Amino acid sequence: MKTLAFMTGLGVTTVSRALKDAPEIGAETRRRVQLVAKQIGYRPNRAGVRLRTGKTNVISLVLNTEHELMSFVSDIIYGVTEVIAGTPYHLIVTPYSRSQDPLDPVRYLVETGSADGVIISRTQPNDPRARYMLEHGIPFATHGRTDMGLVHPYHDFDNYAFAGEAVRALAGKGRNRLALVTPPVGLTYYGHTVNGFADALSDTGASEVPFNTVSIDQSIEQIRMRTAQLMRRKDRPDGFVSSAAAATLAVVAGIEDAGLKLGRDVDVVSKQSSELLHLFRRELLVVNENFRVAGSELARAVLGWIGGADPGTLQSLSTPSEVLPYRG
Amino acid sequence: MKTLAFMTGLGVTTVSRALKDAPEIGAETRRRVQLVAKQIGYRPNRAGVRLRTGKTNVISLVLNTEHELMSFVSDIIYGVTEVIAGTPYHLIVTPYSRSQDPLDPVRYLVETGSADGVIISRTQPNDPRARYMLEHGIPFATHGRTDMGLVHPYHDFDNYAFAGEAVRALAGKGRNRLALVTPPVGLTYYGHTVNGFADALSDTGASEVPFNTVSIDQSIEQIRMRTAQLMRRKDRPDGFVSSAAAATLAVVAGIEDAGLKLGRDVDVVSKQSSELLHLFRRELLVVNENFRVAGSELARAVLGWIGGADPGTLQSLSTPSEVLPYRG
DNA sequence: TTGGCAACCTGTAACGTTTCAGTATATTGA
DNA sequence: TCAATATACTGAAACGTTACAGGTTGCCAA
Repeated sequence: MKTLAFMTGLGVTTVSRALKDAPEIGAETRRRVQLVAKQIGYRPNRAGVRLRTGKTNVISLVLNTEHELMSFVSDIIYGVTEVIAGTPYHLIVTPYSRSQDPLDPVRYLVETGSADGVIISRTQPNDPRARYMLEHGIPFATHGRTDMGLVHPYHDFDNYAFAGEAVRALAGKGRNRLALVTPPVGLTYYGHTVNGFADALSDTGASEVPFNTVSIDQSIEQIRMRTAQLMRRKDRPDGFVSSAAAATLAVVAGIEDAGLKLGRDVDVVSKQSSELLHLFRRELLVVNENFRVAGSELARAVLGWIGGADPGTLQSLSTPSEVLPYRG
Repeated sequence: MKTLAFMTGLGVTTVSRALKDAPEIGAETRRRVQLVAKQIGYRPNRAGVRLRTGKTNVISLVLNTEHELMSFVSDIIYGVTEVIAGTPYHLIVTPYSRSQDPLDPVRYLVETGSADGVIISRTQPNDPRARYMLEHGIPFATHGRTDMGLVHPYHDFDNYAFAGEAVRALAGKGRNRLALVTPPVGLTYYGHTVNGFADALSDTGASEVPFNTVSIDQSIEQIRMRTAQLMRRKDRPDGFVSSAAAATLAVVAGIEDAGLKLGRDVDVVSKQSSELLHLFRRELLVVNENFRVAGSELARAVLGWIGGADPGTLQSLSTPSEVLPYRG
C-alpha cells in the first residue's frame, strides 16, 4: 500500500480509503487509485488487516474426525468452498476427536479469535457449542437444528418428512412391520427421524419392530450382525427405513446373511448422498440428501450473519426427494 | 504479551525470548515467564506473528472440487489434521474447479504468502505446480510422484505393484483376457498403473483386452454403458483391474447388464479406500488403499520440509495389501 | 584499580493496515 | 470581505510480535 501511495503521490490513508470506496475521497482520485492497484496486482495483506481490525476473513468448519461419515464431509466442504470462492474468505478445517469435549475446538476458535464464523455439525437439541457461541457473539451456523429456544442460523434436512415418506412408501408396497435404523442417538435429527417414523406408522396402521440398539454410527459389522439376528426371528420386519447409505449396505448384507431376499421378503428405504445404492441393489428404494447444497447453505448463512443479517432469517430446511425406485 | 511483561515485571522483549527458550535468558526467568504464561492461558496472536515474521502457521490443501473422488478427500483431510493437531498449524482448504488453471490456486497462495506449506494432488509427470513452487521456494508435498528430474517430497501408493498383483491374482484364477479401468489420463499414476498392468501381462502370458476409452474419472453411467458394450462382444475380457471403487460399482453393473455373472464369467480386482466393496459383491477381489495414511504422510512431509529437512528424504511409497477375497 | 567480557535484560522500530484527529484549500452565505 | 463550512487529503498511532542494537551488572585477570 505504501507503494501505491508513492505511485499515486497520495498518502497511505487516502489510498486505504480510496480502495474501500470511502465517501470523502474524490471520484477521480478513487478511480485512479483503484486503477493503479489493479495494474500492480495489489492484494491487501491479511495479517495487516487482521491485526488492525480483528477481522480474520476465515470461516472454520468444525469436524469430528472419527464419527463423520466420510463422503458427506467432502461434499459439505465443496459446498462451502463454492460459496466463499469470490469472497476474501478462507476455509479452515478444525478437527476434534472422540476423546475430546466437542466444545474444545469451538472454545479455541473463540478464545484465539481465529475465525469470523463457524460451522458445526452433529448438532444436539441442547447444544453447548451453539449456546457458547451465542454467548460470545460469534456468528455461526449449525448443520441440523437445536431445540433450546435460542435462534441461530441453521441448515437441516427434513428428516421428519423423510422418515414419514419412507414409511408411506413401504406401506404402499404392503409392508407393515417396519424397523428403523436411526441416526446417532443424542443428535437432534435422531428425534426428528424417530418422530416422523412413529407418526407415519400411526397414519398407515403399520407397526414398529423394535431395532433400537442399532444406529448409523455403529460399525458395518455390528449393524450387519444385528440385522441378521433380527431377520432370523419369526417376528421379523418386512421393511426397513435407513438413515444412511453405509448402514444400508450393512443392513442388506445382514438380510442376505439370514437367507432372505430384498424386494421379496423385505423392502428397504434408505437415504443416500451419492447415487450408488441402486448400483448396489436395484431393489432398494432411495431418498437423496444433497450435502453439497447443505455446505453452500451453511456458508451462506454464516456469511449472512457476519454481514449483519438477522440470524432468524438465515435458517433453511431441505425437503427430501420422493422415494425413488430403480429406473434402469 | 504486554500483560505478561507487566505481571513478571520484565520487558516484552525478555518475555518474547523467554517463551521461545532463547539462550540468553536466565533459567529461572524463563521458567517464571512460562509458568505465568500457562497460568493466564497466553496464546500468541497469529496475526502479530504473521505480520512480523511472515510465518503463517498454515498448511494449504489444494483440491479440485469437481474431479476428486469424494470419500478419498475426507480421509486425506483427516490424515492431515491428525498430524497437525498438537502443532500450531491450521489447515486451509483451497479449491479450484475444472474451468480454472490448476496453477491458479497455487499462484495465489504463493503470491499472497497465505501458507507456509502446500499439499497438492492429481500430480502429473510434468507438473507445472511443482515446478512453480520449487522456483518460488515454498515447501510442498505432492500426492503422487512427478517425473521431471526434480526432487521434492511426495507420498504415493505403489500403483505399479497394485496393477501387477491384480493381474497375477487374476491369472492365478485362470483369467487371461484382462481389461484395465485406468486412472485419469495425464496423471502420473496412470502411467504407473498401465506399466504395472502391461509388465505383469508379459510375465503371466495373459493378454490385454483394450478398454482404453474408460478411466475412473468418467461418470458412473459412462463406465457402466461401455462395460456392458464390451461384455457383449465375443472377444470380451474374463478379468478386470479397476483403479477405484466407484468405477468398480459401475463395471459390475455393466457386467450384469450384459447378463454375465461375477466370479463365474469374469473376475474383478479393485482398489478400494473403505471396506465396502465386499458388501456390494462377495466375489470381488480387493486391494486396500488407505488415504488417511496418505494425508498423514503428506502432512509430515511438508512439515519436515518447513522444518528444514532435506526434501529428498521426505518421500514415501505405500505398498499395496495383498489381493483380498471375501472372508465372511 | 581498571579494562574486558559474559550474562542478562531492555527500548525502539518495523511488519501492513485502519482510525483518529487533524490541515489545507475551495466554496458558500451574509 | 470575512467567517463558516464542505471537500479532499494527510500524519501519527495502534494492533501483537520479533529483531536489532544496545544497556547494566558482576566477575575476573592484569
